Amino acid sequence: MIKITFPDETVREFNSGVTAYEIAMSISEGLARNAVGAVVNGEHYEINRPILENSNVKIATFNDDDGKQMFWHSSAHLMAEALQEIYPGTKFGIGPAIENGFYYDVDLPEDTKISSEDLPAIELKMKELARKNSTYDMSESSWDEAYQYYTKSGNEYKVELIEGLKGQKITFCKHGNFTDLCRGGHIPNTGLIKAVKLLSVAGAYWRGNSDNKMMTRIYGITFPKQKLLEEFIVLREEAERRDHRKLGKELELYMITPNIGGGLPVWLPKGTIIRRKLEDFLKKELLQRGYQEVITPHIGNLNLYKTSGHYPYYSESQFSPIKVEEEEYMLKPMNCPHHHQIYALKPRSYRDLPLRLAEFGTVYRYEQSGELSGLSRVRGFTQDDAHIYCTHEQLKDELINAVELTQLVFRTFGMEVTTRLSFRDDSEDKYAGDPEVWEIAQKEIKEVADMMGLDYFIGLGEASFYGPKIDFIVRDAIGRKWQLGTVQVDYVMPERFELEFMGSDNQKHRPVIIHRAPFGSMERFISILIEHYAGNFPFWIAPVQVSILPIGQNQNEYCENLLKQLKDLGYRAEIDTRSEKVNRKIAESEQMKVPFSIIAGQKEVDSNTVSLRRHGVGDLGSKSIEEILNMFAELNIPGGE
RNA sequence: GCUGAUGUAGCUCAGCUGGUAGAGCACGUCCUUGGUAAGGACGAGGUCACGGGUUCGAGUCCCGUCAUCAGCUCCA
Repeated sequence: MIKITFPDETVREFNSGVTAYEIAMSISEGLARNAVGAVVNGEHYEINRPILENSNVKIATFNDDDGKQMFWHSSAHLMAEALQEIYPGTKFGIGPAIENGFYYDVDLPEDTKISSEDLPAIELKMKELARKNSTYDMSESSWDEAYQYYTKSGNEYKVELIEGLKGQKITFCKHGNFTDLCRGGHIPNTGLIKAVKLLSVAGAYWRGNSDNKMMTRIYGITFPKQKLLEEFIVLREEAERRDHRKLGKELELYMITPNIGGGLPVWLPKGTIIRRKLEDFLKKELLQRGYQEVITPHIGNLNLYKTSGHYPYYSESQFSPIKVEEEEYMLKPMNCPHHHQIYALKPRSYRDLPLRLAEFGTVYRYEQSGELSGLSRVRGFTQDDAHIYCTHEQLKDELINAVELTQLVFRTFGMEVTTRLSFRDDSEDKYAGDPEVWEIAQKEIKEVADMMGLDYFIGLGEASFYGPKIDFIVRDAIGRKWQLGTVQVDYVMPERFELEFMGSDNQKHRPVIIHRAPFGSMERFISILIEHYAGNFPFWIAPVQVSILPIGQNQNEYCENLLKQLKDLGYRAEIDTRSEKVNRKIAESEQMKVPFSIIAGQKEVDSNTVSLRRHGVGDLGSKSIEEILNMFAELNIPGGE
């Protein structure tokens, strides 16, 4: 007998060799029917795989993540089988489940190309194979056998994978006429896959290394019910409607034109209002938190970046230096060295610290052409940058303050973020500075994160070359992850720039630098903001044009009255010019009711307004003056008076 | 940078296997109008991304460049 522990901690005894299916049956027939697999001690098990030892067991259905992973991983196998039938001679790489679906990396026979037009045919074949109800059967072989098998069949990819498993038993999975090297974790049979949608086809380097051959990656998703697929498609379409590139164009927030340059966004009047609003919001916070604003040039002497070490590290992704007589200048790819020069301006005392220098600094990085994307990834962007120069004793407090500020930003906009502690990995040439100091810096970051109760994960290899950081990551409408806010600890630059302060002991010391940017990049942040609100911004960020229909006989009086009162409240409000025409006309013919528009929602300080009327965002229907005034009175304006 | 796809009026797009461009919305003028993306008439708008090539003839086929999109790689 073995002891099986369930997720709710209950323990029951079963005969050794019991399968997850039998366990599920013993709980309920429905569970057994819905079970697609099991999680046994954290490992994905087929439902009919014998369990031999005391184990923690969770029955997996499509409703939980493990079940989905098994379902989609099995679907990847099914797609491979279909590909093998349609394109004989295809070599298979790896085919894992991902967050939404699965992919398979394949090396197609020579002269064969797959484009999105070919996907429906593959889908059909998959459905046809699925209907055969083939079981997924696992089998074992020795390492040598497996190695021989793939060497003979000429699949260098599987050979490479097997080489990485040297000395271990190799498992295969077979269904229908398809056998694949596989660790396991499949659904019982192909018949469970009822709905299939292949999403896209793209290139992907073998093992994610750009030196390797590029394989063809086919993405897909499957469901046990057609209805689930339909829901998925609707969700995707809704997400696409929020895409900031689409909304940014429709709302005339920004433009990008090759006449100026790819990845160089131009802020249009309406987008500029939003951006200024965000800047004002943050500036106000910065002043309260003891930051001082500075302004530095957009270019700097190349030597500056040689000193910082950025130049050799990132020479690939920088605009070429500008040569003027004997000097070379670079468009600044970051603000740090400029701020360090401000620190180095004069002798600093411990009494001056922490020194917090802030700047909305525009930087230029020559990102790879294939990387550019709307406002998310650009070649010129503005960081809400600041560098805090402090003593080692002050470090933790300053880190906490910086993290809190970042949290305030995301809280204000109601954005969901994940927090990553970005640490270094083992590779030595990627990082500058003393590994022991790194160790200390990472420890300090972790302590701060724990002290603040942050819900974080650790990303090894995600650090900057000069130090570890805390990154705040959000998702865009289509689910892609982007780093926004960042707080970084840096012991390297103070050394390189020989920054010092005089301590109370009358000795010179090195300060520690915190690099931090709560928004990260104004461009990227706004891209997320647009999608977050689906263009329907709160009034304090972007005023909307509202159409208001006065009811009653004295519409002119109504308009005048409303305008006056809104102005008294501090809002800009005016009759829309087009409606004014209608209004005038109707006045001439002595009509009683007219539709007209006011533009409102903007405090008097700004000279422009954003019209979002076309999206119906500001369409408030018929309102009495009291209702409208109440609405504006209730506007919550973070950072406002 | 790599793989694949796309690039036609301000926007969204149509244009079959080559015979020199269309629609809806938007825009302008006029008319109509007591209702939430108002209706009608007329009008203006395009060296079909750019540059080569094949052809009697290219938006349509081929090559190159640029840009955009999906993904990979990268991201101070």
